Amino acid sequence: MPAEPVTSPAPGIDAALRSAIAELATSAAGLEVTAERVVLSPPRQAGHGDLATNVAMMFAKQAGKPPRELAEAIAAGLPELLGDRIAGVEVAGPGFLNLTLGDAYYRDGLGVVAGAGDQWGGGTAAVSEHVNVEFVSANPTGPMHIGHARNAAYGDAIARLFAFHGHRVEREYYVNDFGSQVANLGASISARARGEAVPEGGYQGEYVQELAAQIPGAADASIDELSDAGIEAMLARARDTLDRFGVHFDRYFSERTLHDGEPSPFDIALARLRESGDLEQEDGAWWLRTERRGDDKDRVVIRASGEPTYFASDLAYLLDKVARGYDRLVFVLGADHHGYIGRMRAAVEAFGGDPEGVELLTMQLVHLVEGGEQVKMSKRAGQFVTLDDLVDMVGVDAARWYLLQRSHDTAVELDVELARKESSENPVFYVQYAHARACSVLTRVGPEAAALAGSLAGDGAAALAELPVSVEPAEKALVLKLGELPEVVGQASDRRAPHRIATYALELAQTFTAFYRDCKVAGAEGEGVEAWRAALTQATATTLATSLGLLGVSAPQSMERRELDADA
RNA sequence: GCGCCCGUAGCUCAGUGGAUAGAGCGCCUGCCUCCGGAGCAGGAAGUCGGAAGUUCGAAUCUUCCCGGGCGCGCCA
Repeated sequence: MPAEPVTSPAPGIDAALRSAIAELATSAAGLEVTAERVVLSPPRQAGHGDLATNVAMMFAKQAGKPPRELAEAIAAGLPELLGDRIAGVEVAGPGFLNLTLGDAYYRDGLGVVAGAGDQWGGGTAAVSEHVNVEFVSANPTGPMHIGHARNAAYGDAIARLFAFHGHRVEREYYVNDFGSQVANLGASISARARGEAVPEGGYQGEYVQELAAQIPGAADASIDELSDAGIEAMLARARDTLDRFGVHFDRYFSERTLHDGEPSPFDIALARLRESGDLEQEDGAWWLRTERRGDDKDRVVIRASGEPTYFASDLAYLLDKVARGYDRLVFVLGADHHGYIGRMRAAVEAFGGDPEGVELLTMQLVHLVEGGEQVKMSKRAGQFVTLDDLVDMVGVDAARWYLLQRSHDTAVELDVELARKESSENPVFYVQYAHARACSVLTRVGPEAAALAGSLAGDGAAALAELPVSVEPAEKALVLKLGELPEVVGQASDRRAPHRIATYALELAQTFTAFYRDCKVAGAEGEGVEAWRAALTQATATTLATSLGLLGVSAPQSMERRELDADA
């Protein structure tokens, strides 16, 4: 499947700077240095300029020259190439280049950010892939718990990231509506409907009782009828829960359909594997020879009893996906499924697909904590905290934020008390508050400033460069922070790390808050100052909304109290 | 035993080759004539689990060790 090149990646605000450095480095080092190799980073130390680069050190060895010599050569050439966009260059330490940027750099930079509007930061993927993301896929035999919540938030967030970065994405949910567990659910409902105890190994939860009450004539219905009705009802619940959580799937794939028809997709998949020699009989069972394709051991597909294993359906399902021709198949799974990667890759390879395009991402556990103690109770499931419980406790925005703010491969503790707080102690509230405050400020600026801020997607962005304003330190910091988004989105997408977006959103909110403190926007004195700051505020509001949107968290125009404080 | 993940401030965690390791919470000290004080500023706090190695430079890469989680079914 040929991947399509992205036509026009948005230029970063540092595009001119990068290419100038790359050009000078190329001639100084005597070897090809591309703009992409130039790493610009904000120095931690005050006094190290506005941006720093280590290109001289990166290429010194290869060029056979001392890093400081390369740095000096680059430093000497920069003023001519960049004019008033650069105010100073310094060679420091082992060969760092510390750059002090001119006001023109910031005016141009804000023009780039503001002109891109809500597309700022997106569309920069080097290669656009068609990606299928399968996540949640909770069995429809029970309610979704806290683990599914993290899975749902994460799967949805990486899908949003992929799409924004420039990929084509499909979200898919695999419905296990086939096999013994389904009959088990039916039998459990039947028992409850007749007022009996559920059978050994049946489903005990309160929801079974609810299903029994909700299905008409359950006491007299057959197990098969109850199985079907039960699965249907549970699936409807799952959809409602996910809908409420802001997660929408493009496709719910029914396992049952794999067994429809003659021959069924299931039969066809197994026949193909027999033909290719990957599926062989031994000791009465049929084994998929995955070990020869890199798995730890071969896997049973059909038991000696003739019963297919769970993996057999997976294979038929996998063939269906492979045949659809994606560039990449992503599976979001619980931590206990990490052992699946080997067999899944081997299976894709057996079907003629590319195992490198198969990714199994595993999630670590979530612990809910309140007042220092682990939260365990649930109104619905009896002992587990359900996804609905979580949303009831802290709301969708806080739930998604706290599930996404940490890397997927680290276990997280979610402090319910903190998540519920509506004050700046709560990061998600703080970020939303910054957005609302920016929106509020924009309603207070004068007509000229409002006109400019409102026309940034059109010719307003170009007009920014003409404003005769000198750029304040807090404004510089804010423009630079806005400028980081494309890089952050790229890394978050490539590393499947939406938590980087959360970290960025918090930093941006903090940087904006400092700007708000130091620089009055509405009614600011000086020619063009109010307009310039309004444009900066508008770009920040948009970028905050974009960042929150990637996490599935809302960006309200104004914050409203959900409840009244006793002492208010 | 083998495989994967984790070990960073009192707590929860960012940071996958750059300068003096960061954030949030908690703790301490300040700040309301001011566009949203539902806020803001400052401070104390770390042998980056340990040891060796690679490098001009390591929390980051390699190896070994120690601690914790998970997985290694003809279960789903």
